[in-house]
Amino acid sequence: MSYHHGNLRDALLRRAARVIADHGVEAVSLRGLARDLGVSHAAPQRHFADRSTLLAELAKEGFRRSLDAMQEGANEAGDDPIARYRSLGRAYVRFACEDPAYFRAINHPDVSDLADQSLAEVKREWFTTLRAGAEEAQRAGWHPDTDLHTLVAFSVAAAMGTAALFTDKKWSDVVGKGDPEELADGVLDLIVHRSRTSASRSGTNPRKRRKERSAS
Amino acid sequence: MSYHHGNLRDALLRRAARVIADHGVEAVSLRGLARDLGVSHAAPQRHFADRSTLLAELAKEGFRRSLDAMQEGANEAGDDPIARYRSLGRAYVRFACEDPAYFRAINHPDVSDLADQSLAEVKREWFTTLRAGAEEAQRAGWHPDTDLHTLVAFSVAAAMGTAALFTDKKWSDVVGKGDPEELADGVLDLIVHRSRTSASRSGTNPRKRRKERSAS
DNA sequence: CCATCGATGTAGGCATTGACAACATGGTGG
DNA sequence: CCACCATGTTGTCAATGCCTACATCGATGG
Repeated sequence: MSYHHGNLRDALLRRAARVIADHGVEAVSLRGLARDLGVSHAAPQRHFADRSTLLAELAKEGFRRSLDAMQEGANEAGDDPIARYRSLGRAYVRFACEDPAYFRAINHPDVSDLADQSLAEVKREWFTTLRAGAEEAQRAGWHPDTDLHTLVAFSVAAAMGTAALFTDKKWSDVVGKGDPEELADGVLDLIVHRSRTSASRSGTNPRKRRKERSAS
Repeated sequence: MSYHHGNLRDALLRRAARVIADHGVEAVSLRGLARDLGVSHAAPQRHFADRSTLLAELAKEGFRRSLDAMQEGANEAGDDPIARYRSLGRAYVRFACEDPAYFRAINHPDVSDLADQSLAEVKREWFTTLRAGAEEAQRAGWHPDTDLHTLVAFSVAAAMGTAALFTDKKWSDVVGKGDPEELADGVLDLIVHRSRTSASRSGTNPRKRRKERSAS
């Protein structure tokens, strides 16, 4: 072993991802990673100012990976904007399940984009892509009567919630013992589906009902 | 000040809830709570074996409170099962927003129902209530062609995701600057709505589409 | 060729925290 | 009245985050 590790930064990130996937974000400690990699306890600080910075880097990677997966997913789905959007969401859930570490890093409270310029940037790009997909899906008939803002919030909430369902042992009894793929497909069908494109008839559409409520 | 505090256990729980609401779960430390309450650093251990046990107790309270809120919400909505289910979900989101501490405790990775019998119990009761609401809504025409299992998973994912959206600063840019109440109502309308009760026509319903996908 | 300097790793230290053990206090019931 | 026991205190230890001073190595330029 040479005095210098050679690629400690990447080694730390990959090791941290492994620890998070196996034992959760809470199990990540700079000293622990250093031990695992056979370097001194303070070596990680040459690469990451503190623990949050390391996690933030993983979150950045997570946004980039999921963004790629989402775009690829949309493109695999062809031309129909609604099918594309559904496939984009499905790709996000798949990303979260295949690499729980990155999903957990993104959603961990210790990781704040307020403290990291580049994290905020990639997050914005991620968000922009999602919004564009939602907008096109809406133009193709997905909830044409709902605010885009509301549709985006719903999409983020549903996708994040679904991913959390599958990546958190806490919810394993909700997921049950069936095939997770099939369940995820079913849930995605409930999130993104063709709704009332033609003949959006009768008095029970969302706008009308919202007005009734706000009057009460 | 007497030697004995008198009601340290409750005081710890309430103080912890306050800290979580203000600074997040990570900011809770047994020693910190002890300092805040003017007792010695080890006093909390007479009431909670460790940090996770205290958080688990808050999670239990959270399940009970949200369960009450959900049942009350359903009852306020009258007799229509779909309106009841929507109101139940709305009450959950409202609970999470009004008392972020309990919602965060429930969802924190340190808190596991595997280690706490009574937590598992109240969680099961919570889950049973949700399932019953979903089942009745389905019988009243909410996604009649979808597995109940899938509907429940979707409900949990969407409700949890929506609540996370509103309780996490991380997502404040998704929520935006508008009225949160209105946005929450809009999102809830997208989750629980009257769908295809009569004339569920044409070849793009979820079941058909799922079969097409699994064939590919 | 080698002196210098910057990047990277090391050693040590300090404060905080969780967890444990031994002891103190005081209310309560036999 | 006293013994018990729930509750609180004090002291301790290991792990961790983070800081500072120092060591090593490689690249760069004179």
